[in-house]
Amino acid sequence: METYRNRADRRRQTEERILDTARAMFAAVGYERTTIRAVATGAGVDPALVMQYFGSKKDLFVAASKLPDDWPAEGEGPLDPDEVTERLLATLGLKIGGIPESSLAMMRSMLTHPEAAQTVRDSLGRWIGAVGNALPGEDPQVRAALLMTTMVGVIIGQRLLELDALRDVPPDRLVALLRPCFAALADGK
Amino acid sequence: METYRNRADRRRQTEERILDTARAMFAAVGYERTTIRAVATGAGVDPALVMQYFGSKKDLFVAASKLPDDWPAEGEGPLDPDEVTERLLATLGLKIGGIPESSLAMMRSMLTHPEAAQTVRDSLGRWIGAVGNALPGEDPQVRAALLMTTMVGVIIGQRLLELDALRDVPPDRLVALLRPCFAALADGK
DNA sequence: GTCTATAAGCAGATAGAC
DNA sequence: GTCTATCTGCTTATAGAC
Repeated sequence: METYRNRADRRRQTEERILDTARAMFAAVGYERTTIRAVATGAGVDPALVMQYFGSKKDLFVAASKLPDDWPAEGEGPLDPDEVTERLLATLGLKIGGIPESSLAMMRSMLTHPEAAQTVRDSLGRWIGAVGNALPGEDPQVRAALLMTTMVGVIIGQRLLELDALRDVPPDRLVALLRPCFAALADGK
Repeated sequence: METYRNRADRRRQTEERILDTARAMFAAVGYERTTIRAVATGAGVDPALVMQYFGSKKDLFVAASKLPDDWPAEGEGPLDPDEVTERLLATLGLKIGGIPESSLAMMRSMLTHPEAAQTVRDSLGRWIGAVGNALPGEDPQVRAALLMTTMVGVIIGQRLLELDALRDVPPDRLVALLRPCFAALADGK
């Protein structure tokens, strides 16, 4: 029984090490350029073991890539635009410094891997619905969509393209600069 | 000579047809998932002909993908922030309806194809430099970068992810909604 | 349970027939 | 000049030895 527990633990540790490596590689080079072989080598295991544990490359991607939870839909009524702004900025501020690698993995492949694209589309759709539902004024859905695409653009620029101009800019500073911009979209002029 | 001209014309037409097909496929599914074979089939020619004309898949991508020209740097002095805003919005307004497929091809692959990433980084870097140079106030480069990532985000949302909320929204409307947002970033509060 | 060996398929690229 | 045939390499995935 002692033995069994140790083996189970070992297996869980190995599985976690494989997942970590996969996340890092999917985040770094995307779905297509990540190979089972490279993940296995990186994790120090046999390629067949990866298949044994996760079944297929697609399933490994599903296990390794994940988007953050949806907008917390507590109340349904229209919120204060300022509150919407602050919530989105807080989300972005947290994310931009420490986005989980699983999210970067998903975003890295969202333009070229159809299933990642669909996952991102669905998730953004829910965010847009919830945020738009909380906005006053005209075309709330469109303005919510623009808020979300702005966030996506910033994350892409800083974390995926790693633009020089956004390197070494503290998240707080970015949030401060974006605040009036978000406010303008949120209160619908 | 008549014959020669006809052959040269034919060849140019064939080359253009291959390029059109390649652009469409690169824009639709990205670099990795586009195959020489599929391009050839789509253009109604032999795969070997594509290699004959363009040398390699990389070279075909280079020939088919292109970003728009840089920001027109006429004067160097700080411009009116409103003017910067209007120029960027005009660029986006034109683009969003009719972005050249060659640009979409480049953007589709910018997160997963290293050379596309570098091309986009370089181009955005030049835009950021020029726009930042034209902005007054604090951290002009950072604000310029945020303006550019916002544009990138919107294009991705509407043309590459094809978000429902942005479908069928006229470019004019998007530009109008983004104007105060851009203005806030451009005049630095 | 883990790994060796290999299957099966598809890619880009090339050599040479016509 | 154009296409057939093939080479070489790489991938995911599997079957079976240990």
